[in-house]
Amino acid sequence: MARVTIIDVAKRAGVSVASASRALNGLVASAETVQKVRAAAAELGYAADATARSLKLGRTQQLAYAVADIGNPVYVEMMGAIERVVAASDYRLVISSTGDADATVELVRSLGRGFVDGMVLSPLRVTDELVAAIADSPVPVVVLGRMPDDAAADTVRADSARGMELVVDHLVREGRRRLAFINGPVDTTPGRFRRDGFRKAVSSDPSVSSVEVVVDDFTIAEGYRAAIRLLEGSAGDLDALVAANDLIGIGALHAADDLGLRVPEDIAVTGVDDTELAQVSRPGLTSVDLGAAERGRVAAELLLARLAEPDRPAHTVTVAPALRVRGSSIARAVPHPATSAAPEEASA
Amino acid sequence: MARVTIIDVAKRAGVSVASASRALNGLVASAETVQKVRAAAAELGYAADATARSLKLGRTQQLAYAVADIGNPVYVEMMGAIERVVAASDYRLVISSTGDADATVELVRSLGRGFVDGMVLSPLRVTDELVAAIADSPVPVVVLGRMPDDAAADTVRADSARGMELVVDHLVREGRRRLAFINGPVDTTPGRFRRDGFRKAVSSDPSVSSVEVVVDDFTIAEGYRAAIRLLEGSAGDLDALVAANDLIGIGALHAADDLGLRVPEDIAVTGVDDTELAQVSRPGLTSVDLGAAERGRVAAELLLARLAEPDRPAHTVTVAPALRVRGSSIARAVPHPATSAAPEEASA
DNA sequence: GTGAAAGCGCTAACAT
DNA sequence: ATGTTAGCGCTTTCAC
Repeated sequence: MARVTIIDVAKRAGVSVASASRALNGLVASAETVQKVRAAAAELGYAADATARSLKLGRTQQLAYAVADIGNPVYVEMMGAIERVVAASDYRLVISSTGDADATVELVRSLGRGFVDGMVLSPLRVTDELVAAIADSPVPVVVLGRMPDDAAADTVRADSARGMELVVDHLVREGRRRLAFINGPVDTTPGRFRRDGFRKAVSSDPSVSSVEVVVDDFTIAEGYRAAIRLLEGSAGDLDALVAANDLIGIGALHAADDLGLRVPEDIAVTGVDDTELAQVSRPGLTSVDLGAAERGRVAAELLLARLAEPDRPAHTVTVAPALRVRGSSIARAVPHPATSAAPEEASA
Repeated sequence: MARVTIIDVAKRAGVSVASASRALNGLVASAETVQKVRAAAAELGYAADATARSLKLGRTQQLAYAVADIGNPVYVEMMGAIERVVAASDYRLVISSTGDADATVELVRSLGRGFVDGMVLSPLRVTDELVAAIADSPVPVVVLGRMPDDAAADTVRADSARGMELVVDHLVREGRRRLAFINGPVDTTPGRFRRDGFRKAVSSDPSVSSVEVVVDDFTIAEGYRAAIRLLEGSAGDLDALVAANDLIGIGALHAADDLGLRVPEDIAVTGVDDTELAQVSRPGLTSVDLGAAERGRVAAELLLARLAEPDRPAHTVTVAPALRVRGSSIARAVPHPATSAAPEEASA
């Protein structure tokens, strides 16, 4: 059967298309008209065409979430949070993977095609071109990450510095004094800010000594290798491994295990991101929650707020980190998540 | 600045809008016209409006992926695979979370609004209403899961029966004879089919004895509790715990650990889904890969194929499972993933 | 090869 | 309260 349009409904109800439209959209119309139109629409199984509606109204009721690597647990968490906000607001969510920096700029430029009413963007790197493209965008873009101070864009960011401070302070409080920081590439946003945060944190306490190593990737395998080197080379010299993310932290945990070192008795290990992996490992991996879900939620809310009020001033929201202490960094036992009543994620 | 339309481009180039459109879309046009129009478009920063184009063309260049629980690792994997196919095909991907069964039916019905050209659907439950809604849909729907045999819909499914057979056969080959199956709710698709598969597999070997327990959820916490009960109640009676998914399997691993049982020496443990958790746990959790990514990829390909050829016969593709053997089920050591060169996922 | 004009389905003036 | 009509921006006959 051919698609049923509002013309069909109007005919069936014996009214004009204008009346049909008004009745359907709850505008001025007599009770009788509303009744007839509703009945006709129901009988015909009418549903207003989204495209035609968009063209007429000048908005798509769609929002985009653009991210380099969908599948990365941190971004997945953000996406889930964004999706919840978007779904509750009668918008649809379009997912775009951005690839490299050039592709990201290209994507932001393509916003001129008007396929969405706004975008939440998690850029890999913030280049001048990207900042310019965002400023030129005909639809609002909310950025998850760092933007130049003079960029008048809504921005949500994590507080990596405070996060690293939480980790270091915790370790120091637990009596650790000789820390090794295992970082990923420092030309990435997380690599740079976590390093700066770590340095600042350790420098504030003269009793703490530290070393830094940089690995090629934020992965378990890289974390494992780096930890092996560190622990073999300086057995007994270190009492804590501070990983720049949970994957590196898990690798470090495995390395200690393989070298016959007990965690946390012989060496403490910590991560960043507080992913499911940190909760599930044994011992549980102490980790800083940088608030990925919360950042996603806030970004989506900022986008909706701007859509509702285009001229409001730009907001920059910083989400506070929270330390999740688990067995990998403290001597005394901590209840294991699996034994508590806390619900964990289901799988199908 | 106001949005620039094709009319502006045409004026600037000194041609009609028809010529501008043809030039831009690579249809018949003189080299000179193409040249002038391209220049004008570039100068003005013109990008064709997606909505207007959709309305005229009758297609949105958008595809939807609908799933109950985004954030579930298995679905995330599928989504990633789908996204890759979709992005490579000049379509956009819209993500819809379906919620419960009624909401799923509602979503499929809303396809009549024409906001996407097709959908990949991972239904929680396949009700008669849902089957009917899919059949009535004006745009193609590819189903990830089971459909009635007479439903002429493109379908992609996992082979749970074969998967459970792989697990059981492996355990038997390793000398295990007393198996406990820890399953999630049996009114779910995975619960039902994994149970049936387990039963079939164990029944084929009279030397194997088995018990089944059903927990409320496919979670670590539930798996932990069930394993504690099983192992405490019948210490020494069991030599393998077969979990219906990795989360339950991880819970079982932790339970054995907390009871002072060695894995795999005292008890073997296996999972299903082959998630990252299985790769990362210690010992590594032997798991059946039901091919989530591959199923997603195939589903997206089927959708594109149907879009290209609407009248082709319906396809049903079954993706073969693969057993990933790790330390949790075999006595001899298996190289740990972290020590190999296999790249693991990065986090930001 | 090019231009004029119709029309995709809808909503919102505008007139009645 | 209702009907007529313009028009959102684009592509595509159709006539030249």
